[in-house]
Formats: sequence, structure tokens, C-alpha cells
Amino acid sequence: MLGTVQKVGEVLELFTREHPEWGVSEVAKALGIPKSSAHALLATLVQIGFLKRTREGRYRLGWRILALSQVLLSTSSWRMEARRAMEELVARFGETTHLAVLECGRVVYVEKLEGTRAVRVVNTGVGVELPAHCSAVGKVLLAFRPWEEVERIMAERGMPAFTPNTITTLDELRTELQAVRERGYAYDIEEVVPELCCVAAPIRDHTGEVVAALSLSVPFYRFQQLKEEYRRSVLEATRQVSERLGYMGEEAWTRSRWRS
Amino acid sequence: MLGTVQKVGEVLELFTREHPEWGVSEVAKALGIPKSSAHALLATLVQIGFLKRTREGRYRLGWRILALSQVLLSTSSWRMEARRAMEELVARFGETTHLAVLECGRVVYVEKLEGTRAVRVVNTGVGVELPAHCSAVGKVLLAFRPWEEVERIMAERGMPAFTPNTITTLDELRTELQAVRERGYAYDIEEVVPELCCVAAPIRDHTGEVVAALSLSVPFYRFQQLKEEYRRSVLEATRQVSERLGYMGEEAWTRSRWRS
DNA sequence: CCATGCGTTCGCCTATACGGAACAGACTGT
DNA sequence: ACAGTCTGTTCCGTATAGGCGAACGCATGG
Repeated sequence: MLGTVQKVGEVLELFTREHPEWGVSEVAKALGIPKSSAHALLATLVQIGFLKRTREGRYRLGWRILALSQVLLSTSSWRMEARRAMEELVARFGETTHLAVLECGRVVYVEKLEGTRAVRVVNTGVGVELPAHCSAVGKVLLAFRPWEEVERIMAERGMPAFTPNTITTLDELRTELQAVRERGYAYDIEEVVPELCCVAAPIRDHTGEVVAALSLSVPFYRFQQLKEEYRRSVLEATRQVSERLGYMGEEAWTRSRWRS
Repeated sequence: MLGTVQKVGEVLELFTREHPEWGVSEVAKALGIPKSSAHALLATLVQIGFLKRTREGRYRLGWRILALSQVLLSTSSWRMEARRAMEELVARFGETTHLAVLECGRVVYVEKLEGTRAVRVVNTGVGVELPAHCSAVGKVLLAFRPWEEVERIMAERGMPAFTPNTITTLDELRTELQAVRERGYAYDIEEVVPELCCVAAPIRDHTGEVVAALSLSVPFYRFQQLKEEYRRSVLEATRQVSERLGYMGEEAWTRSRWRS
């Protein structure tokens, strides 16, 4: 709708971990707009605190972003509920757990609890974005979205292969998501990072909508032995959290759907 | 400059911990703009992932914010350096330490390390915004800014009293900041929260500019005994971090300034 | 059953942001 | 020392994009 605001989104999209600092000309080239337009845009973003000018006249993300993210994290009801279940999982297995959401085609970790074992998964943190087509949480979140949306997201973000196990075609993805939807959980067996496996299951709110996915991340060699137990525990945890959020359970939910 | 982008800043400012959810009409009233304009603005912000629509048609902050904050946190060089010094402080005293910056008149925690003692300061987290005119970090950060900027910030944000000790007038603040600038550190003796004291000192980068403030937060009853030692340790820590960032030290810096 | 609130849509009109060109300063390699 | 080429910044006319008010559909509730 509002073109100028969309530009804001595009500009901020440029600032990544790999390229955290940009100049006016660079931004202008990247977005295909005149330097003067880019200049006005960046200057205004500095004014509202989203960007910060370095002394050399270049631009970085501003700390205002942090303040906003704090408001976000402290006002999400289901995040607190999920945290309790995650603590129990960590206490039981000593493995790292994650909570993730899907928004605007991005899968983002919104909570993490690191495991307690000497060898554990540590490559992640709150706010980290990860691929939707191969991570366990990503597949869970996609599975409960309309297929057209999934197609659109894949068209936008692509399906890069990270390991030989990564799904890279839409056909494979469709059958995988179908399976995830029926089973109610998803695996990631070395599809994103070698030696790393995950199980994930959906968390639903009182309306039955999938609002987040909870996962357990385990090194490959340990995952093999206890795969079934990990799966059961994650499913149990997500069932508990969903119930606390007012979800009535699969049967009750489908029943009430029939009635309406 | 760009009016539309400024509106974005104003809108996002509305979403606070106390009032995290807004409707179109509410936003329109709060900003003094027509409903239709507010609608267009909110709809676009949803599109770029900064806001999220609830099922009831209201609006909340979107998870895109989190992804951006992650980029921000993982690309700040001096934050890593400061963290090491903070770890040493925690190891020594077992008290909570904070790292804060000033941007757009806001003081925001960008790093926190919780203490290890049974009774410790825990009321805070990364991204939390706090008052500039009474917190120790706030006073340090203000002290090294031009007085006109300080006046502007106070006019914008006000000087509310949180305890009987809070500074509430510009005159008091000016003399306090003058003292902080000369001493090179600031105290907060129950000025923000009763029973809570802090010492803070500035971190400078290679150009001599104050980029952040580091503080130690201690319960009042313990602070009394070791006040001097806390102060010395914080000053030592910030001196180390500043040096690692290429700061030449007060004397060298003023000397090089004379030459130019 | 009307009154009042909500979020949303439509289209006119003008304010506004776009974009080309020109400017000032910092490097760089002759 | 000096042209050449990068920066970031300023200016200003024009056309387009966004602000605005009115009308819409839908709840809710007295």
C-alpha cells in the first residue's frame, strides 16, 4: 500500500549479519532508487532511531530496534507458557530446545533454552532466522498453512540445499508437509546442519490455530538411540502448552468445527 | 524529512509493555490522523512484518522486529569486548552488571549479566528502556553530551520522580552531570528503585567518543560497605574495554586534541 | 430496531516525496 | 600538484502517491 513504508522494509532487509553497514550510494544501488531518495530515507530512519549514523557517514541498525523487541518479548502470553514446558524438557534430556514462529515467510526463534550436556547444540539464539523448508520447526509451521502461501514463500526465499538431505523441490516439500500434518510432528535429520537433528511439534491457541513450533535439538549420534522418546516428549510438551492456551484437543476441536 | 516514515516511528512508539495491542481507531485518535490514514499505515506495517494482525482485527508488534534485533546484537564490536569485562566483574562480586547506550534520547540496556548471589538485582533485561535522568548509566551517557541535547531530551521525556532521591529539576541535573563528567563515574543511590544502587562509568571508542556505559547493580545494604571497591572495579573495567577499542587514555586523548 | 462502535473501501485533490542535476569534500594514482 | 572518481549532501520542479472525508458492512447493545 504505502510505498514509502515498504521502502523502509526493503532498506532494513539489507542490514544483515554479513553486511551490517551500508552507505547511501550502496543502498541506492541495491534498491534501484536515486541517491537523493536513498539519502532522505536513511536520514529519516536515523531520526526515528531505526538506524544510526557512523562518524564516517555510513549507516548501521539503531538501538531503538532493541527496545521494541523487548516490548514484543515481554507481551507474548504463549511464550511464557511455552517456556515452562521447555524448562521441563531441558531438565529431562539436557538438550537444547527452541520455540519458533512464522511471520512474513520467515521462521524466527523467539525463545531458546540451552541444554546442560557437555556436547550440545549451541549455534543459535533468540531472533535468529532460519530456513523454513528444511528445519523441523519450519516444516511444522508451513504444514499448517495453505499450500498457496507455502508456494509464495518458497518463491520469495528459495530452497537452497545446506546438506545432501535438504529438500529442494516443491513436490518433495508438499508430500513432506502432508506427512507432517498427519503425524503432528516433524523431523530434521541433518537437513540444515550436518550432525544435527531436531524434532518439532505445533503449539495451538484457543482457536486451534498453530501459533508456534517447539523443537528439541540433539546431536545425530544421540538422536538415533532415543528418537522415539524425544518425539513423545515434544508432543506431550506441546499438547500441554496448547491446553493451557485453551486448545480443546484434536477431537474436541474437529467436533466443534463440524457443529458450526 | 519523510513524513510517512516519521509516522512509522510514532505508530511503533505507541506499542508499549502496558499497551501492547491497538486498533485502527485508537491509533488514529492517538496520532490525530483520519482512520483511513491509520488503516493504510497499519496495513503496510503488517505487510513488512513490523506489526501482526490479531484475529479480532487489532494490531500487535510483529516478530520481524526480533530478527532485526538479532542482527543488531551480533554485529556490535564493542559489545563483545564489554561482555568479557562484565564476566570478570560478575565473577568477582557476584552482582548483576549492565551495558547501556543512549539513542534518540532513550537509554537502553544492550547487554546484561546476572549476578550469582542469592539476593541480587533481577528486574531487567536486554532491550529494557530506563530513565536517563536518574539511572547511573543514564547520567553517565548524558554527562558526555552537549547540554542543549540533554535539555531537549528532558523536555521530550520529562523528569518523573520514582523515589524521594530522584533528580527532578534541570538545575540539579546540570550540577550532577558536571560532577559526573569531572569524576568519570556516576552513582544511583535509590534514585530509580528503592533498595537498589548502581555505579556506572563510560566506555569510549578509538575516537574518544562515549559509546556506552557499564554499570554494577547492588542491593543497598551491600552497597554501603563496598562502595569504593565497586567504583574502582567498574572504572578499571571500562578503562580496559576502552583501551581494547583503541582509546588512548584521557591524557593522550586531550594531548592529540591540542595538536589538531 | 435503531444507535454506536468497530475495521474497511473508494475516489478526489493536493501536498509530498521522487529523481535528475549540481555541489562539496575525500581519496587515488598518475 | 592535479585531474579523475569515488563518497555524502543540497536544491527544486514536477507528477505521483498518500492524506483525507465520506460511505460501507458488520458487530454489539441498549
